[in-house]
Amino acid sequence: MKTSQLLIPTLREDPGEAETVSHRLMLRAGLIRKTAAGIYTYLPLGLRIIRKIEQIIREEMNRAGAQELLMPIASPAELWKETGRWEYYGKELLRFKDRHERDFCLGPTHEEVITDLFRREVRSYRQLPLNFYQIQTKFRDEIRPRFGLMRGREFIMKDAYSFDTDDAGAKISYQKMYDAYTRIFTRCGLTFRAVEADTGLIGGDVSHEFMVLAETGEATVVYSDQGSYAANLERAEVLPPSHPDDELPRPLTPVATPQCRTVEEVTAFLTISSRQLVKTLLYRADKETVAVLIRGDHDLNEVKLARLLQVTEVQLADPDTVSRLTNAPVGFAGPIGLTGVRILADHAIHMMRNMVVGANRADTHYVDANWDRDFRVDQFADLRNAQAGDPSPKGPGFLTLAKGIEVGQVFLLGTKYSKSMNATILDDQGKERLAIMGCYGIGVGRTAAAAIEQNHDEKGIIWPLPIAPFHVHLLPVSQSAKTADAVSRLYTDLSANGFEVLWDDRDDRAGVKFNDADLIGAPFQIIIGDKGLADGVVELKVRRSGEKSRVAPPDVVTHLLRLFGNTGLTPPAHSTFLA
RNA sequence: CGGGGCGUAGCGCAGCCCGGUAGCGCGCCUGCUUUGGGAGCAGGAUGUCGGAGGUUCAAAUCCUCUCGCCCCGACCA
Repeated sequence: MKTSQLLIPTLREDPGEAETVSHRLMLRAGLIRKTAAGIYTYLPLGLRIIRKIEQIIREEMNRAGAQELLMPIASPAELWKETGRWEYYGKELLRFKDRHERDFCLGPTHEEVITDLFRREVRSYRQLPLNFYQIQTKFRDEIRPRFGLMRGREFIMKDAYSFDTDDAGAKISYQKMYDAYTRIFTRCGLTFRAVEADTGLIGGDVSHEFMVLAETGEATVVYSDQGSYAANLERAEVLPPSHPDDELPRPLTPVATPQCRTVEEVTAFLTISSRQLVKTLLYRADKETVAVLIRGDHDLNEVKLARLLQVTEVQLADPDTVSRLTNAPVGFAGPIGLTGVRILADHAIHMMRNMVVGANRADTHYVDANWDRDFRVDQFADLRNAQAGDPSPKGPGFLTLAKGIEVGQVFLLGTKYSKSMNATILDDQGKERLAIMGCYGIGVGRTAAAAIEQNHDEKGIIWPLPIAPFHVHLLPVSQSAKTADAVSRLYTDLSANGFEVLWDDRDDRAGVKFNDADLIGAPFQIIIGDKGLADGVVELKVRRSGEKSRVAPPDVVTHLLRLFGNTGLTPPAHSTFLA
């Protein structure tokens, strides 16, 4: 395709609105333009990338036995009221009324719609297992859209839903999707990890997230440096410490700590390590307020706390509540003499001796507090975030932390939706059973963004071959008839051999073309000019390495095929996991 | 929703504090020259200064309201 027939509005300067690499490069390379906050138009080049990713997804979903369908983007409130998510989903669900004043929403996900279809159309266990998927635009009215396609409000997602007769079958369906996802992201040329995940608003029992490892990722993943354990930080288990401190208990002593509220202030003032300090955090969980004890150098994990308390969300108590319960300003809460609330403590507290805690009195802390002697703990639990160096909770090794971009997530839902929507089938005994479901999502635009985060340099994007908008970028750099003729022949030759070719036919200087080509990031560039043609060659440049070779025009196709991996247009293999 | 910031030409920005003819770079158009890593010279076009109201002889500039956008946080696939 000729550049003159394609709108590719590249930008020489960085747009002010973009912060991350992928957002900046998508705008600069002319892939997307913003229409409203978190809402983008895909320009021709950007759409080609999206389509490439979609195609890989389709092939792998079909291979895994899933069937494609397409659900509506608008869905009626009744379905959402059946599962309770009309209320539960909150403001993220964009609602509107039709002309008859009936309530609708734009689909943020489609469990309700597919379960409704399933219960109407499927009767017998003989029809199972089933797995339906679609690639479709979703809308979630995000609190804060950011980073371009990384977190948009409107975004393209592949979502799939499996239905099985029993748990064993559902596990197989889940595993098939897990394997399909592994193939998909491998084929997209991404370095990723599948990690154990929390289930959030979707619900369910088991879940993995597929994380593309990148500095700009919004999620934190932990993984064992030796074993296979990997999890989202929200989820990562922390083993209780095995050895108690060997100090002997000393007598409890109050000390003045004027104006020392934070861990930093208190430890600096008392010249102690943050490991000796215990933070007492007061949390609201539905109607209850609880106190949570966490060692000074640890961070509370709110997801774990919410799960322990069996509530959907927890939040720090407001200052008024804190001072009412502790009789002290925020910063001096402690477990000693604290009444009226349950006291929960992280496992680490169990082993501590002679800790420093707030005294529930302004400007005062206690030193040498011991929980079994000086205060009560109602329950010990795993309540903190894992830290680098913690032992892996499963298998060998120690934990490492990394940032990741969540490009996909798979859930084993169980009967969460089939139950509330009464989606049943008859089993081989003629008995009604609830379908066992799973659901599986991939953010298509986010996958493209993640690919850029992992594949770029200071000049621009370096597309992995399988998702590149074009394989080859032809760059004529002379104006002569000779060059024009050579380019035209090459274009025909390459196209006839199945290569997707972008031909820069603009009347621009070589430098402009080189820079745009590097920015757009086709894996291969062919530079055609009088200088080379005088020697009977063109230059073939590999975008990633910058390596150039001089090739006679009739040999270009063969040469490229060899670079593609000797197997026609099958892209070369990419590594899956980080070492 | 809380905190911070920004809306001036297609893009990136200056001008605003201290009111008085709206600017710079890039891009765009025309011509000539140039042509292998973002060309040179000459000429040219382009703005309801986000919107509404107010103060003033006079508002991009001061005041009020409003809309949009970005960043941090809370939240989230």
